[in-house]
Amino acid sequence: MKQVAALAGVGIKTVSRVINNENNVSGATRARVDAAIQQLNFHPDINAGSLRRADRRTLTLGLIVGNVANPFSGSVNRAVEDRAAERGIAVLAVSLDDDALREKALVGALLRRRVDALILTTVTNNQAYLMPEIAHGTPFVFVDREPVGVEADVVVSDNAHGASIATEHLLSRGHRRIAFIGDRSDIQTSRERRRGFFEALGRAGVVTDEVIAIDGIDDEEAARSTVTALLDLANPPTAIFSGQNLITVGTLRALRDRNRHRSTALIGFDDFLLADLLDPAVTVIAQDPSAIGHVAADRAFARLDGDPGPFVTTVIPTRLIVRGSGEILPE
Amino acid sequence: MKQVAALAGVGIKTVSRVINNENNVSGATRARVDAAIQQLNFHPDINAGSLRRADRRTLTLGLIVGNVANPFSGSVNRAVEDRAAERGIAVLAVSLDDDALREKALVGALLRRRVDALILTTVTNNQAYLMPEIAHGTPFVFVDREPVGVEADVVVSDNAHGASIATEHLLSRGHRRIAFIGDRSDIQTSRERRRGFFEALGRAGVVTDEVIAIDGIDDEEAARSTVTALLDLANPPTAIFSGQNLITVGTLRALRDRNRHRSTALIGFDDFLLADLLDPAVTVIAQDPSAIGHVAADRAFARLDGDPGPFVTTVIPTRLIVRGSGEILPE
DNA sequence: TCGCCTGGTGATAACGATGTCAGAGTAAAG
DNA sequence: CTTTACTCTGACATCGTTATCACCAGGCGA
Repeated sequence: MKQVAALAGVGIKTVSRVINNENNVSGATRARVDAAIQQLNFHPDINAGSLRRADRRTLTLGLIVGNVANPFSGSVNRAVEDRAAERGIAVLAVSLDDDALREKALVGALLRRRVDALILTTVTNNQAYLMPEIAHGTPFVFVDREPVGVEADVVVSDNAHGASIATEHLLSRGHRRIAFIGDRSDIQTSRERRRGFFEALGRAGVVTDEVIAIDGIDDEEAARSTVTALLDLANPPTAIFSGQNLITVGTLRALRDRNRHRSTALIGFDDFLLADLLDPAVTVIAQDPSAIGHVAADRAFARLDGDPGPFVTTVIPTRLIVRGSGEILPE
Repeated sequence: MKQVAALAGVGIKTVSRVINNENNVSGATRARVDAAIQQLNFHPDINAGSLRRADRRTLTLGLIVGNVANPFSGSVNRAVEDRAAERGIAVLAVSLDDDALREKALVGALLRRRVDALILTTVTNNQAYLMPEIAHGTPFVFVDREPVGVEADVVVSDNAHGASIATEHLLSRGHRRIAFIGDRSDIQTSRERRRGFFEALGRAGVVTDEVIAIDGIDDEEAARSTVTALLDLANPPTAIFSGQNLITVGTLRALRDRNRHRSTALIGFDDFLLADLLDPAVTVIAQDPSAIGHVAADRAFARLDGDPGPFVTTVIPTRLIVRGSGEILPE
């Protein structure tokens, strides 16, 4: 910036004024400075600026998602990016990998970079360790999973309700021997979906000893072998409710392995690409990751804009998409 | 940091030494400082540090991908993140949306944040505007698409070769009336795939007036309607080679709409989830986005570590995955 | 004893920007 | 002609950190 000032024959403060589009710079001066900026190909240093600026904004947002490579996280990431881009804010997105140690390391790394706000998915069993940061004023918005041990803004899917809808759908088709295959029970959404499943059974007065519920399945291969084993039982389930995407895919493979895909009902939690082109097309409880990202970003920016209101928990509705697999009747 | 120094009863330089694990700090002093850091919940400001540090590193990498929400970009992003995380470097990933104006804005935004290196996908027809930045020393690595007008490190898929393989595969099954459906011709990969298609035809001595080649299809719906129109011709193609993922999906839908999915051969460029569970399973030319990301990050870090060698272009091989749809014979 | 290391430490300048403030110039009002 | 007000401008301190350098104390060889 000093170079630009020298070349334009002005003080550095005037260059700063031009860059930040402040008032009280004559047209002629502005033109000279702009020319010098062009000529030197000058890019102001945002970090240096934020150091001195009164609001200390870095124009950077932190985002912790499950895994930037998975479609759900990707959609959330994109939605946040869209809202952020409108304000000239960049997004530092990192992958949690459902690893509690990593969570703390990632939060630290983002805090050291002085992100203006943090939108995060967590996997520690308690987020009280964030209390000093939240108290300090950095906006935190929890997405996908509700926090434990701290108060903050939250944006989550309607997990339990979605699971109930799916379960009721299967029950209404006459299924009683239903299997729920869920992710690790230390993951909050996983517990919620399981809860929704059992609550629906309870409301329907179904005897639960016909029901199978398996937890802790966190990859496709585990799901495949687990479901295969279920299908090989003397009295296999007539319907399967899968608690998560990878599990759904593993289940699909297991059903095909045993050629039971046209005779076993299946509903998956979370929609996926091409679910409608499979045979049978897969009935799902769809989440709205885009809405989650948009709302979370809106909350974060509202806080940055000074919203002093109490913390808000937004529940994004899920919806049942009927496609065929969930409408298969018990034999 | 001043507060920490005061609490520990040392100078700020000593705090800095402890944080950066430098020598010449006695054990007792180190312990006192660590305690003060804990007590105050202090996080050093990386940006302030990088301002003064001799190497000026921000520990941040810029990444421009097509769209963080799409699976290809997501995999590249994740691969870059993995390499970066090993070094404590965070990734600012942004979406290009195949918009040339946006490209320049994004590059500017990342440069203003003083990213240590930039890994980027481009869509402008010439990247000479980056010459001053590259000359200035910031490592640039172009991924997915080769740059025009500048020399730099490059990591791309073997687009033309992959397209040739696909085309030869169809020719060897006896297809002559083959349709190529491609993305916008201002996209380098799209042109390369088209080139590979025609080169394979040329080598085989196929009369190209039987061949249909359509460009400029950049979403699923356009692909669907385009292919539907082709299928409605008096003399429809017996095989389709789709130049890109969204086009493949649109094509799948069109084929089903006309109930031609079991009688028209299809090969798609780029693999996708569940391609193997469709009926027929979809034969593809698979790219390796993870390898692209890893290699690109490795190049960037090699440059940051001082590698003075000439620019390197790495071509990541594609491979044909035979699944069924590409092996359908002409009627 | 004297000098010379060497390990441990802090005062201070500096990185590139912005906030504060004061000053110069000019136009309008009295 | 003076006063007032307003526009335009730059000098300088400052943000949180690291680089430089000076300094002190203690050990050791001459």
